[in-house]
Amino acid sequence: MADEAAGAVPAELGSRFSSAALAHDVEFLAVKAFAAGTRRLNHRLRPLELRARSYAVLSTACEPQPLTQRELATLLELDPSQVVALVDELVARGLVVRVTDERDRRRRLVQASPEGRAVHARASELAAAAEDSSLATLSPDEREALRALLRKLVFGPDPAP
Amino acid sequence: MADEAAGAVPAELGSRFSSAALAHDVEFLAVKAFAAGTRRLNHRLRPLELRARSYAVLSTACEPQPLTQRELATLLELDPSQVVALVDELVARGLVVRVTDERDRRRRLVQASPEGRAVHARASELAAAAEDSSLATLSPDEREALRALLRKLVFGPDPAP
DNA sequence: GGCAATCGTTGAAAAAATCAACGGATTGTT
DNA sequence: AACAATCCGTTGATTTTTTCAACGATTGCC
Repeated sequence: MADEAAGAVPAELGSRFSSAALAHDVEFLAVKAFAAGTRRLNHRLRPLELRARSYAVLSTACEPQPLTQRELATLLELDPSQVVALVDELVARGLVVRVTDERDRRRRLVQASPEGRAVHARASELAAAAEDSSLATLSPDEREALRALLRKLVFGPDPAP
Repeated sequence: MADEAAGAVPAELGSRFSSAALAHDVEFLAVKAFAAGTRRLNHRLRPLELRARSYAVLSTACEPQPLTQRELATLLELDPSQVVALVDELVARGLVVRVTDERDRRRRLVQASPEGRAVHARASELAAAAEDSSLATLSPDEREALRALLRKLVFGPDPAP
């Protein structure tokens, strides 16, 4: 397991580059850090034949209030047509079903099947392990701080603290 | 300019989804937030015919100590062959030159030309504006906290505080 | 000198992102 | 009640990205 190293950048390059302008660019830092993280996650989910994306879909499908495909698209920052393909695959594997929303018959809710829930249970453990190894250099407090900042970025300020 | 909205998730969906398990997954949050951010950056750089990637390459090329293509690959989390294409394009546009490192003639350093520096100067202003709008929901302190956390994630703990 | 490893490069194959268009369903207007 | 306008999921075509395997050139090692 050599590629599980925590520090993303080889120390020598890091010390030479960390003062560069780019190394202070939030966008660059985040993309780099989490591109590696996604790769790690994909790797860990491989035994279950899931990828980060399909895991995300399956995860929302397990929530008590499932999402429509359109909502999945905006949430995953994806084109609606990509969601179709993603859901198609999970349907074919019997992990998920499409349910037409009776309140608006244009919408399709994506719901997990019992098998889907079983697979998700195992997958979420692997995902947690992947996150743990991705954030290895951060203390528990720092991880929570990061999570809070990202949540604020994505969902906006918390209405009820 | 409608797509410049700060809050990434439509409020209604956010309040319904923000308590879901996925909404606490750092990997998911980060990828979502910065996928949108990269799109925004690409959009802003369009007038200069640059993208987030080529901007990153150009930026390192402007540093006093330029990087080899291999280093660029690990830094940008890219396959070496992708770096070739990226650098090829910048070379064709006269923004960058390949210089063989005389200390190891296998290596090619990617250095900015005067034109490259001029373009980069303008590009970095656009990038700063893009970052500013991407992080609009965060206070200055929070932005610095986020930057520090990401730097720790990418470069490891600061040797000299 | 010879051998293994590294760097940049090429080219091909697989996966993903982007965009335009369509039918079914809904909402709002008149 | 009919109409237009809009939204949803879907299909298909097109372009980018990603991923991998291979190759010459160069280096370090023994």
